[in-house]
Amino acid sequence: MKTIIVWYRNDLRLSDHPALITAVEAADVVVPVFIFNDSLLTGHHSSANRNRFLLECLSDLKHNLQAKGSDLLVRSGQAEEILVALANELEADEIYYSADYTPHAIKRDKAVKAALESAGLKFRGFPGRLAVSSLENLKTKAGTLHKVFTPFYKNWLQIERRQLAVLPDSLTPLATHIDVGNFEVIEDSIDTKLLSPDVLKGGETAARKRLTEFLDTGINTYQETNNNMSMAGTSRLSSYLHFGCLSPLEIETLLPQSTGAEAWRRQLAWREFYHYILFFFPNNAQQEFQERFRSLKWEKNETAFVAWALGKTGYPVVDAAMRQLLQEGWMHNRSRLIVGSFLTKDLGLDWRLGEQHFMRWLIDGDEANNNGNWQWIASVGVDPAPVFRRLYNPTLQQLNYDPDGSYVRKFVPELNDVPDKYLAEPWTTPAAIQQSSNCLIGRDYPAPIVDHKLARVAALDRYREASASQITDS
DNA sequence: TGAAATGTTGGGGCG
DNA sequence: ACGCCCCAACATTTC
Repeated sequence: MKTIIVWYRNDLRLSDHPALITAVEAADVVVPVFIFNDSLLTGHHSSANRNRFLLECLSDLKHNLQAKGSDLLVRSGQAEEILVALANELEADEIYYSADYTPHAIKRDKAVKAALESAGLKFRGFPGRLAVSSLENLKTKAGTLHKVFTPFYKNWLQIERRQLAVLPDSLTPLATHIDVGNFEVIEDSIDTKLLSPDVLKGGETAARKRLTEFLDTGINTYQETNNNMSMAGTSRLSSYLHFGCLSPLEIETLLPQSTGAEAWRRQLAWREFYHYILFFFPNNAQQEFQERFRSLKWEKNETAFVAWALGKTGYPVVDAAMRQLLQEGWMHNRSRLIVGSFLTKDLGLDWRLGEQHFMRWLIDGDEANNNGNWQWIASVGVDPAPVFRRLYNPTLQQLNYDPDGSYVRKFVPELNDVPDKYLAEPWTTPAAIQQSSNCLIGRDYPAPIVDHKLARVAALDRYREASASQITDS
């Protein structure tokens, strides 16, 4: 009688799950388990929206496992202790998991591996987090690591994919004496004050529903609509991908042949690129990839940071985006670029502040993607481009990507009656119109906390100075 | 009707 | 991975 434990983490699905399918093929009994560690629901990376999403994922996974005759065990505590104890209790000798490439996960899994092996247990990782099965094969022709996206992408497209993992209709039931644990207690204890009706529902079932919807209606026009912040032009699959409710490889196999689908596949490749980059350059988690920008002199301005975080900068599109994040635990991709540029260039604040804030509030907050994208918009990471090419004018961004103002008005309701003509720069509204539209600048809506024109010049100086000091130093 | 003010478009250049 | 500014040349509006 062979028993294998499948340790679930950020891979909360049944479909195309190599660790699970291999366990099912190799063992008589497979025991899926999820472990809450001490900080999962209370640490720096937790919010009400994110916690609820995770619990919905687990609840759905449990339900789907039960539908196949199995179940999901739930435990709380230190992973290595719980896995060793569980293996002893069940007489299991192997623990399978889906490999996770982020520094945090690698560190944790190393410690778990050491503990399990010293207890005589095997700890085996499987692909599934990314569409490609291994990051090791992705090198330039010269044999070096990729540091630029486009060549990486071309290479990535060519890399052979593994076969999809198909699960049988039914799984072996768990022994009846096992304590399955529960998370209803945890569910009852989460703070629900900040939840919005627009928050995505977690879980593989909801994920597949959203995927089908996107493939049926959005994918072929993706390249035309994905930048408009008020349109539902993006896939909104990021949170499902982060928690592993969907397999990126399976999605790839479902993509139609169209310009829109290729544009979306390219986005998927960015996700894999940033996992690749952080895997091979784990120091990026702390510091700028580009050495010459490690000496950047960021501003210290708590007031400005709070205004940014709460959506009170006086720039409507920035404020709408930041409020969307707090309400929905999600932000449109275009919005993320705009607020990232605003924080690092207009306010001159350290990109790590933005990285941490996003990590806390985004449901899809992912160490690799979040770090890679923040370094990208701060112009300090891989895939280099001059600073001025990632320095956005919030007014123009709003005019281009929220032309009718519906995104801004949805999240910044105090601007509701401000005429379109002034919506991108409400501080230019004539006094009489401020009166008639119930929006006095400085009373109902903030005056801009910085002058973009001046801030732009200061930002270019700040980066120039850092580059120049690097040359002098070396 | 003309001249000034205001609006639009396109290309170069930024590093 | 997906800008922006400036300026010149031309077009339109205003008084």
